[in-house]
Amino acid sequence: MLEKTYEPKKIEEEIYASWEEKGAFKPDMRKDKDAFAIVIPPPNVTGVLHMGHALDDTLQDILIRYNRMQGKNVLWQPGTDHAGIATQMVVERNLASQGITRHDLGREKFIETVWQWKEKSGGTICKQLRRLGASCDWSRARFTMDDGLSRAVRKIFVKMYKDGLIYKAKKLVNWDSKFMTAVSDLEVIQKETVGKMYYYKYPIKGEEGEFIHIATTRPETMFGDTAVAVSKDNEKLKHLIGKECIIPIINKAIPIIADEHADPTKGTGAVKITPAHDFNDFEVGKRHNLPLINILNPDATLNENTPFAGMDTQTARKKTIETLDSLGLMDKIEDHPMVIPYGDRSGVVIEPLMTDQWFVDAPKLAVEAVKAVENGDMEFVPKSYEKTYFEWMRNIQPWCISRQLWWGHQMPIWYGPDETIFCEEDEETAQSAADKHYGKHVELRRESDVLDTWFSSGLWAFSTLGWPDKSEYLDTFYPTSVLVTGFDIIFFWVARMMMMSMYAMKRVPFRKCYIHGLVRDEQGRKMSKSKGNTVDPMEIIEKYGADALRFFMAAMETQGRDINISESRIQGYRNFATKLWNSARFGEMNGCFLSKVFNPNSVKHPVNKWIIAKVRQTANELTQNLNNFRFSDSANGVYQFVWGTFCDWYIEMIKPIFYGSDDALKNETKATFAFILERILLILHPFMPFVTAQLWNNTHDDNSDIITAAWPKIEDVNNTDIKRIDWVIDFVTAIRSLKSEMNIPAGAKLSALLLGANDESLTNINDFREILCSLARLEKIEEYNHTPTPDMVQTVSREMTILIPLKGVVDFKAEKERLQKELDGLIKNLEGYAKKLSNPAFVDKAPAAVVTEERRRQAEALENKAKVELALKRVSNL
RNA sequence: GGGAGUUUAGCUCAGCUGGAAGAGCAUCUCGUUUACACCGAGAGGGUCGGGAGUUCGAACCUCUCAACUCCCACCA
Repeated sequence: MLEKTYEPKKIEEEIYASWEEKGAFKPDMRKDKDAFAIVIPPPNVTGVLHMGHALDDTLQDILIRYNRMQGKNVLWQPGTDHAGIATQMVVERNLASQGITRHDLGREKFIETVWQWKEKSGGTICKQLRRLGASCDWSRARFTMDDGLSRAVRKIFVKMYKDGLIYKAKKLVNWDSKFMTAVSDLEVIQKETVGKMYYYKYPIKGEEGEFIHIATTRPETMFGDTAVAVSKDNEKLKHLIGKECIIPIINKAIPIIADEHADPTKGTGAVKITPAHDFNDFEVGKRHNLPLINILNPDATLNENTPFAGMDTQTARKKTIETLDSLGLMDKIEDHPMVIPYGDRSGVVIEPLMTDQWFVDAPKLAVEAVKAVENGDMEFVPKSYEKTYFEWMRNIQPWCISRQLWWGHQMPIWYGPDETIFCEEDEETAQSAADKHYGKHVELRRESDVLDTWFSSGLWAFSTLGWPDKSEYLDTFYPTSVLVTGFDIIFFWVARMMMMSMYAMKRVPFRKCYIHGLVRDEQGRKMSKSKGNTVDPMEIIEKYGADALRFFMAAMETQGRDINISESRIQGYRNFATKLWNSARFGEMNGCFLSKVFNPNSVKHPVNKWIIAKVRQTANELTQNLNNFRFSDSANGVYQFVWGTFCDWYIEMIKPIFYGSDDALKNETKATFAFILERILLILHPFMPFVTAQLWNNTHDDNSDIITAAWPKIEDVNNTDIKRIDWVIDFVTAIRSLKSEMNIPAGAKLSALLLGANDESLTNINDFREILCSLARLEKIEEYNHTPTPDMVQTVSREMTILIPLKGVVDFKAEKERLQKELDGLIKNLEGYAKKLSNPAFVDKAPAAVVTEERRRQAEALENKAKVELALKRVSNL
């Protein structure tokens, strides 16, 4: 017996465990089936589940479960990411609380500590994904630093190096002074701030009292200046070109050069050029062969090339200004809105710094990655994201992949005594290559840098399937079917996967890429720990069940939009699960068991025919919607059917059958009910796996599992069956509405007279009139005039007029107002129809069906108008 | 500066190819022996951001104005 209320907590974990135990999430690897695969966007190994994961992984699980039920050979490949900087940061923070730095431990010991941390906290997010119901094949879980995946990384790296696609270069890079590592452009976020613009002057060499005026936001970098640039078109300043000016404080002469970078309309028209600390200046420096002077230490303090060595930039800035002021060289200081780069993880100001780094030739790799989207091998859903992708890919810069961190894939690079580079997959190979090169045994030094964490995630689609080894999984599931992820990592991940996969596999990593938005708080603000507005998915699951959270995510997911979390709505979907649960209880209490001999095409009763047609219609639409990634339409369609059609109408309509005495009909209805409920469980399962599984088990004693039960095929829908009962619903609604508006007690047993009813309609209504709208008696009449009493109310449903005698029950003043309102509405509609239909252009040009429909509506409204007018006249005479 | 998006009921949002404006929540009225109060029945509430255009017909297409959001680049 089912409990009265569905308690998700009691069953979810148990059901999940039983699935995992029997290996229900593993692909069956049958060759005769279509393959369907998704690789999970690997969460940080030490992370915890947030709402973004809940959305992302719910959508994936819906697709996975749906396709599994479609009878495909399905793999959802799970795993986690080592998340270089993020994880190192967490571990360093833990160490700091004990007063230890990573340098105290040394590299080896530190890495060991990170692995320990990973072992300790690494399982959390996978456990949480299980609570969500994610049907990943956990037996295949991978980690980006696994042996196999590490081998993939080294193999690709070496191949790319040897193909000239990875190179070392001394370049200006984004330098994070907290982690003391280079970071890629993507890891830098620009923040609007109101800073200061400092105006001061450099004396012109050899010309007493002559100055060139400079504007800068970073005066402390003046010690790295190697020129001042002026536009050759700058009438006021061009006479200075070719002269030299003196950097004050250090009294160093630098040239004044002509360069188009100096815009006469900006600042003072003269720009100080600091090639080693500014990306634009770097380019200017290259054009003019200017020396590069690095003035910063790796921790962003000034170095010995400045008079303020050891100071941080802020202090040095203050000191510089004070000194310039004391020399009488300051002009002014103004507030200046500007954009300052910060590290996305560290939160410190990013400094452009000259360092030796390793780069991937992204512009070259992008070519094939762009082509694959252009020719449709990979499609974005929604399609508009391909524009974003193209835009970025076509303007892509070399990708800085070296990180001066310890946690990550150490680069497979070895240096010989004379710094000759040996790039091989392992030390042994590198050693023998080196020995051969030098003609003797030499000591090699391994590159200490590790790779950007996205390098290994870029290989995820094939490395997890076994590459570089031969693998049945790789053959079967690559390219994967679809990637589901947020728009925020299109560049970080999707783009890199495309480039890496096109390079390594010559094929796309996935056929489609479904992009969803962010999960925001109730007011639409971004969730963040600092704002304190985060909602923990695990708490929601505890409170309302995983099914409710999942259904919420699906129902809210419309393409291209963010989702605002709404607890009341999640609660509503919990209620939905309970509603379904109780409908099953109703079936159970009335002995509705699945019948093996039941044939939905041979049921006789109109209501049973109707619900069968309706469930087919619902399933058909759902299949379409899921095929098109229309998640909200999918979820809402099922919701509407289960609650609005099955519970609100079908169950109410079959009650009189169950309470009646026609056993044949009873049996047919019981079997139909069981059939419909089973259909509901099937089509709802991808969204609400737990409650549907529980109810499935409750109604099946054959050891079958809903997870592999067959998804309903597309079937023809009998529209006549649908219309017949929809008609009854309209009738019932009209009566109910009338009674409610007239303040007639719901229990009042009324009788009604029907004008214009055909026999079939009458029969259909008679079956339900009592239970659905408390009509005790129905009488068919042919002529309006036959009605003997004038004190009755009237309503219209389709072609019928319904008259209900209400002597002494009804306030006829109210009735008159009601009728007048109805009449006004009809007149307004009629004006619209007349206007349209009298327009020859409409009649000529609109499709025939539209015109016919419009005529039908007009005729109907005209009839109704006559009826209402009559009623009104009658009431007025009272 | 370049690109994308949003503006529809009190709130949060659907509305796929142009063919009588929808949902959930909230509000109001009525209802509890008989699956479910995590319930049922009914109701109110919208010149679909403003303006112009295309069309027989526009929430939907075009132009324009306004407000907001995001991404990329850059600002001495």
